Amino acid sequence: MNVDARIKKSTESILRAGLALLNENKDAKLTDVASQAGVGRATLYRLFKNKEDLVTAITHHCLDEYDRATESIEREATSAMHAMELLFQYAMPLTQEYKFLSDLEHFIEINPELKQIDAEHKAEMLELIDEIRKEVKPDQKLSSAWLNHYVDGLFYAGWLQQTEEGVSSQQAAELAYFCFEKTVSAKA
Amino acid sequence: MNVDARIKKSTESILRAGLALLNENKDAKLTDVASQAGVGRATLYRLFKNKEDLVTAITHHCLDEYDRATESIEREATSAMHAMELLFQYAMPLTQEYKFLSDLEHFIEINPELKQIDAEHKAEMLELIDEIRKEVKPDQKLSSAWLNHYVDGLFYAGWLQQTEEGVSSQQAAELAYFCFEKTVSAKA
DNA sequence: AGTTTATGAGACATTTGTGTATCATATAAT
DNA sequence: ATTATATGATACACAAATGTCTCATAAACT
Repeated sequence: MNVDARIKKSTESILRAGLALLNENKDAKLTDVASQAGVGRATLYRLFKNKEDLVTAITHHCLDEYDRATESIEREATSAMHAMELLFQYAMPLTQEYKFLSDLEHFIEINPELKQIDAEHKAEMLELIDEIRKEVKPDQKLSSAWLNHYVDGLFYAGWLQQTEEGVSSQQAAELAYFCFEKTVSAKA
Repeated sequence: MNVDARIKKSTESILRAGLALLNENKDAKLTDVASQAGVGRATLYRLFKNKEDLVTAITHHCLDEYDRATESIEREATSAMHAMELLFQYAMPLTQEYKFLSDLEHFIEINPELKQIDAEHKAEMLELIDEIRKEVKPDQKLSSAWLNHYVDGLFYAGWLQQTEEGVSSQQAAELAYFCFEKTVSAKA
């Protein structure tokens, strides 16, 4: 595909600005998105049919980033626990994307294509968690469903730690994994 | 104060509907809130000056509920860890309120009155966490700030567990505390 | 260098939500 | 039962955001 450099640049600016603004305030106006992106409002409407279209594109962008960030895990990981450690490490930098996606869960459910990608991510996560349960035999109270949500909670905590304490995503990931490991560990 | 029964009923319906709708979708329209509350749009405008006024009222409502739910903890708790256990137990049912407040952090910062109440809650939480750190001597990696966010993450996980797995708030609270206890516990 | 094409600016119509006012009706207060 | 008042429905003015269109200009492609 040979796409004009201007289009590429504008599109990326708009997606970035949209991600940032819509994260702060879900009813941000497209006027604001355009000006924050440094492009004219007309350009935004040329590249995206309407607001819903823009939101869909941003969502796609976020899901893609997640894929890119985590694709190497399966290759690199030496155990299920190690895979989880890498997951925290690789996905923790994507705080903006994470927040955007979790706020739009309802929107994602509606769009069949997005829903499927999301479902795949969830399935992979559950698979990983099941492997971990076999590997380290955590307390039986800790069901797969709960551990799934617990991991989400740790990402949420990591996001807060980054935004409110100014901590690096690397450090946040280490803290999150430390807690996970301690919780799931069979001893005591 | 002797308030007409109709006003009381309408007000409560509107607050409930507003909490539910604005949680789903922050740019829900007052038309939707009114119809969901089963009142005319005009009534909503009689009881609340405008949208901001409504949001402020809902926020107040949420903060009040939190206070009511947690006021007895200081009296009942036999230790700092016990206080945390009770906190999960008493606050976990307030998932809607919790979500509403955390989504509106930015809004709360703007309003001096709300900001102060919120600041008190945060101070109490940090105090509790400091007591816990003295009491159980967790790993030094676990700073007060991190534990603070970690608790938020556990509430978030508990909220997911309730909404997505249909688990009771009681059970969610137990899971959250179980993880907290395990993480913070000094033993290996 | 010449051609193509994306762009910004602005005008414009349309839509949508906000907030106010009125009035007959229903419901609570006494 | 009588009075007072909160209500729903409706109409309306107003503001703000959406989405479309045009045109001169600037930038990318060849």
